[in-house]
Amino acid sequence: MLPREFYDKDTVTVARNILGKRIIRKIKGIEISGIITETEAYKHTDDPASHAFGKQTDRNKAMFGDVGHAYVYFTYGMHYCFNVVARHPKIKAGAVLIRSIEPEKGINKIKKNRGTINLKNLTNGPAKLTQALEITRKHYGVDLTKDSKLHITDGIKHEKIYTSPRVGIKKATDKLWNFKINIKS
DNA sequence: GTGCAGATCCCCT
DNA sequence: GGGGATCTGCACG
Repeated sequence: MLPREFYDKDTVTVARNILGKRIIRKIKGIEISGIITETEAYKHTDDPASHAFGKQTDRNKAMFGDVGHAYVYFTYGMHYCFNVVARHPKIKAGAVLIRSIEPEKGINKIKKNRGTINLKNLTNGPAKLTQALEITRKHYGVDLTKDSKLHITDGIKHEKIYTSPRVGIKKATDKLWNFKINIKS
């Protein structure tokens, strides 16, 4: 399990550090796991693209809560996205969006959840991986540092981190807060 | 292979 | 009442 202190750093730093870590999801005795391969940082008053740019609301309150917990939101009428609350202690809000994972265990279950057998299309997008891992609003605020049905542990080593603008936003597109790795498979 | 419209609902203004 | 940190299928070439 990654300790609470792992998430107690600048949001961009955590977004980079969490690459290569492992998400573990347990559903009725079936274990699904995957390596985090793409993330984005969403901050606070210095980030107009962040849900926490304005004041705290019912929707974004998890981003103001304890680090190491999940922030799950619903968007476009049909999709959930999964974030991990992470920020420097002096900052009031922030989270890391998990955009993509590389499946390890439970691939059959993932295929069933996704309704496809195309390996490249299983978990390579923020809404795809929540569908694959059955992450929904019920997981809003869950503690990811505790062994449970959804948590994050240490993962694998990786090499170069690729940096890009964030995807799908219209504000603050000058910030290079999207991070990716390639893993050998 | 690329591009765009439609799906569909919750939360903020 | 409107827009959104998206995905998919279908049309076109």
